Amino acid sequence: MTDHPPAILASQAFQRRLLDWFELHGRHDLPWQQDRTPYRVWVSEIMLQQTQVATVIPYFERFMARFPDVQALAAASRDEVLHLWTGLGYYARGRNLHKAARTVVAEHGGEFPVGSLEAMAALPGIGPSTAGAIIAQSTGWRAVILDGNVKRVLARLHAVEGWPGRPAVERRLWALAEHYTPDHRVVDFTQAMMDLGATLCSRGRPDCVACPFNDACRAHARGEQRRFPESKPKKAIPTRHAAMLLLQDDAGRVLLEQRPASGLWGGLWSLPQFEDEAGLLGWLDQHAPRAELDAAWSSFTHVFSHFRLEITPRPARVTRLDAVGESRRWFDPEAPDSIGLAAPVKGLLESLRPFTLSAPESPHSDVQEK
DNA sequence: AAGTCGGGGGA
DNA sequence: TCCCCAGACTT
Repeated sequence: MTDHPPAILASQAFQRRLLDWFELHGRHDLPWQQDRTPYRVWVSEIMLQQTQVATVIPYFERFMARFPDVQALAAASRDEVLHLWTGLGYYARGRNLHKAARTVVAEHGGEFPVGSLEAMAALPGIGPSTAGAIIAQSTGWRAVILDGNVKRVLARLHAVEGWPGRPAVERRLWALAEHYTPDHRVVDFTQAMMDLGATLCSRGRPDCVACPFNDACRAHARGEQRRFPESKPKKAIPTRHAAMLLLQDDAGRVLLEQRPASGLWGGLWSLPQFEDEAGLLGWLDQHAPRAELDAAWSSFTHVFSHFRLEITPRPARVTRLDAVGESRRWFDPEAPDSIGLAAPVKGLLESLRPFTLSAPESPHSDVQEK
């Protein structure tokens, strides 16, 4: 047969079972579930894109403490926004968040256009699923979401073949999500779908015994729940090399360069980076011919989703460097200021600090001396 | 339609 | 180690 039969469960029956499950087993105490303003929901949804809840929570709390409303965020500098984003990844999210805040203030009078899915999705960083999530969660109006959790639940329930990254598969999943989404209790419904996918219908070890849909789930009926949704066809990822110049002046400050606004680590500060040692030496020869080179540090690898970057830090010292230029600056590792740093660079700069500085404000030190 | 963006966590 | 995760954007 070429056609899927209609829904296994009537839409209303699905909703009733899901909401009953949610009352008992769903998550009701996440930080963004309190005071569900469009602003708070929006920030949480952006942070949660491709990022798990446990990772997001501390970032969300810090962000709200510093930027309690969209006006505060719009008034902030991009550097400060990216500083609070450092370590969370996908930095375009942080840039888009900042840009969208300014758009909301400048063009929407400081209020999110939650009455219009199209207007929400027109804001940078908000796609179709996030737009639906913000509307549903902050207003309770009917809106359809399709994130990774919902995709997994629906792909299993209906045994939808194919990788969800393929447009045909995604269209099918959108249609299913549209079919099951109710007119009422949409806040709970959307949260329940995500909770079901994140906990019970998890990727690795779905707990089908406890699932309210185990009598209707086609993947479970076949004993193939682990096979859905199909995973992305894999490709070997290449390794690239980078020489990073760790140039310190006699005060111990380190020369940083700002990355181009778009692309890898866009807008973040990093070390001057070269394809190889020759490039690094050539740059030094031109910009700081009197610098004293030290031996290269041992290389380490930073892994991205589509390539590995083998980084070789090359320390050098200089007493004075003129004409630092527009997109360069000196950075004091012992008095770090609020800028966005590329993750491996942040680690390198922290390793420059002596162990015995004054006690850090947050008690998170791994290895305490003594 | 395919490629790009990242760090963390689980298995 | 490998794979994936509350996707969106660019080409």
